[in-house]
Amino acid sequence: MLSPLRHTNVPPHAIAPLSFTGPCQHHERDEEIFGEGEKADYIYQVISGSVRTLRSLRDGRRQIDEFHFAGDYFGIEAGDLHRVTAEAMTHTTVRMVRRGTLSQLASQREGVAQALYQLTVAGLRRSQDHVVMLGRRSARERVVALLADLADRTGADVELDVPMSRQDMADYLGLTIETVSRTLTQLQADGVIAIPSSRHIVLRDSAALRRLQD
Amino acid sequence: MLSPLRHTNVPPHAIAPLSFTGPCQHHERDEEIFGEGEKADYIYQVISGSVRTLRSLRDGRRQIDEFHFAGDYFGIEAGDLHRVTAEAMTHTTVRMVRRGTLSQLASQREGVAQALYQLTVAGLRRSQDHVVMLGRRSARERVVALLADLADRTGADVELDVPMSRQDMADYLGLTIETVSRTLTQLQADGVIAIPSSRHIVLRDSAALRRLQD
DNA sequence: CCGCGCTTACGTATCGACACTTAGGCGCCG
DNA sequence: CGGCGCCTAAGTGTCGATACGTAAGCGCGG
Repeated sequence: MLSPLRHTNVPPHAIAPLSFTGPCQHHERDEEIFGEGEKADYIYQVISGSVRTLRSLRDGRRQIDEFHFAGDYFGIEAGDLHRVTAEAMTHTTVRMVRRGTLSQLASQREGVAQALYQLTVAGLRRSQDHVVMLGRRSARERVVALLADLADRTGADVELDVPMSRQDMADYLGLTIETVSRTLTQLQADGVIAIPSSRHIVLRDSAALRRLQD
Repeated sequence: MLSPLRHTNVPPHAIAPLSFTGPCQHHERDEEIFGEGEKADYIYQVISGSVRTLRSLRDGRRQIDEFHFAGDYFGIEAGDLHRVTAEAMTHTTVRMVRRGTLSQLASQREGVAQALYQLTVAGLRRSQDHVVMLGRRSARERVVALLADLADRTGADVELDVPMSRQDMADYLGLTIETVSRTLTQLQADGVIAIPSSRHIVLRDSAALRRLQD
């Protein structure tokens, strides 16, 4: 019924109406791009690097909402405040488009409003998948789902470049860093994956991986 | 930073453009209104009763996506298939609007497209809150958040009419029925709530409830 | 009075917390 | 230029807490 993280992404080229130029910004690793509660004056597109959007509770618990890679848009809000914090996970370049410019365009060209809607809906779908994963899947299933999603989104076949830290994985999956680490080790012991280095994972038994996702 | 389930709902009267007539349907308790994967030909509004939308895994695990009460819209999809199953939780009356009719209207009246967008965004916000709850909150915090949300949405002050079964609560909160039951009992023992009957809960210490949510 | 939904009791499993070890990246200094 | 050592990230070992699973008992509503 459900394939956990395997939503069809809106590929960047499918939303051409948003592909106009805007000023670029560079961000270092762990630098904040915008914060929860700040005015949402721009929407962003990842040009290179990778971004996490997250929410934190007062006591420091963090929940990563989404990972954003090259081509992905983020920071799109309906209200005028950002509901998440965005941080660069690596050295990252983003393009910014002022919201005012965008809503002007939206009223002129039909396609722009359409594209914004599609992006919002894609986010909703991902969020709904995320809910199922966090609510009803085991630690092992979650880790496998993340690996599959990464492979899917980065277009990698079996050689995965993991762009985020173990902590980021944990905060996305609703687990602790130790559980993520142990689970990966166990998947390796079971011959399902290989971990030549911590940021490089090889999917060895994709049939087993698929089985672990249902 | 985050108040878990306390999103401002789009109140039904704020989306007047969708308030036109359509055929009504009645559904018995636990009756399916539409199923995951079916054609999404209509969108729905709850007239009376209450509805759950959910997704199930092959092995029977269920995750409830949202609860829908009088006035709420559900079944709005961007693609042409429903991504969730909708079931009546009690005897329920829903009004149906054909999507074709709707998109016609949307192209004529600006407000209709706008209203649909707002409904989608409200769903996204709720889903994002749900993610934080499932990823980073304890069983007790989740149960409290649900009670607070119910009070909020039904306009109840302290006397809560719980419209769903313990199983539904569990499937929404990513817990088991036993844990929900145990947690409620404990909250009662702590003097935070009273449970005169299983479908009727009294919020006795709203300050404590608020504290348990952060 | 019967039946279903809920509660409760008890044992178990999974995941988390804490502490420590290991590995890898990088700069410093010999 | 190479080796040493530090610093941070990741892995591991142990224990405990939280939530789960099974099963039995209760009670409300019909």
